[in-house]
Amino acid sequence: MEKEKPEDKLQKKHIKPTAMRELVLKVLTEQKTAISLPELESRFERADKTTLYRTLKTFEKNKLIHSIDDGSGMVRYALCSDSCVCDPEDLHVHFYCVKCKKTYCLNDIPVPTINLPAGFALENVNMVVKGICANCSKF
Amino acid sequence: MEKEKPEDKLQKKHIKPTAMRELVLKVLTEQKTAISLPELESRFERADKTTLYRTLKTFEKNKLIHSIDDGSGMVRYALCSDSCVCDPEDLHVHFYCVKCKKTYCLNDIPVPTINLPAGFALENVNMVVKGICANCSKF
DNA sequence: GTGACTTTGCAACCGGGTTGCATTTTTTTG
DNA sequence: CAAAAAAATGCAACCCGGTTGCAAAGTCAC
Repeated sequence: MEKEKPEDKLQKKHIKPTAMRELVLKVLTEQKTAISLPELESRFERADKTTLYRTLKTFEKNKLIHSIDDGSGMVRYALCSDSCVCDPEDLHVHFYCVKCKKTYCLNDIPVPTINLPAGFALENVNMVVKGICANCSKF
Repeated sequence: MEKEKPEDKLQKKHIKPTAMRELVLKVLTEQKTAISLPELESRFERADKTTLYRTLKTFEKNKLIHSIDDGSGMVRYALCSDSCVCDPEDLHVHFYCVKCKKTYCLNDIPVPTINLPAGFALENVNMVVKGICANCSKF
């Protein structure tokens, strides 16, 4: 698998590659778990909350990242996998560790199909498992 | 099925039946969908947010109601069914209507079992389906 | 370079949630 | 029943994530 340049990754999603955006993408790429806006903010010495906020929104709109509501009170964001189309059929389960408070994308675990009552139309599913992650259960 | 008096319902869960608590319980009982703190507040002419807040907390701690994070940005609460023990095995799916913004407890639909990766310990699952409810899809 | 458009930064606001504390109400106890 | 202790309530204020308005800086096309 050859390394893709950050600019290309942005271009591919029709996002103009500014300096800030490349920096944010870098953080997101290095990140193993989903990140919230305040967390992202703390990763920079000096960066404006609004800019980061709008950057995330732009990324999300262009399907570069997806948002996760893990029930922690903050929305978190994670890079979409290459195949991710952010459609209901494509959804994966998320895991929130109550100890380290990190949110993992369980990309390999699809959200099970649900048979809704008559008249209910499905649009999206949010499935978050809470517990202790592999890292934290070592101790 | 014989009607249970509200005081009894509170007593049974070891909650002291005050006037406020009975009123809140009444609203929750009449409510077909899960309710948020601001919504609950608007159901009373004059009631203090803090009191309602603490009432809900008390109810939740004593397993009279359960909380739902439906991704709307507000935590919602709904009465537990009689058999509800608020345990992982007992969890049901919730449905959030993006049109009327109501949250339904799909008590009949259990949350599917998830096989977590090695080392991950399950504690709780939050599964919210978003879409259009039966009522809204009529129009 | 000039003008149109986009991005960024600052300040301020919004709203749900939460806490501290004084007051009222209920319960305990003598 | 009265006094003391405990619990519940009401008010004010705060916290914090999210969001918007607006002006300044940067980018692009011509």
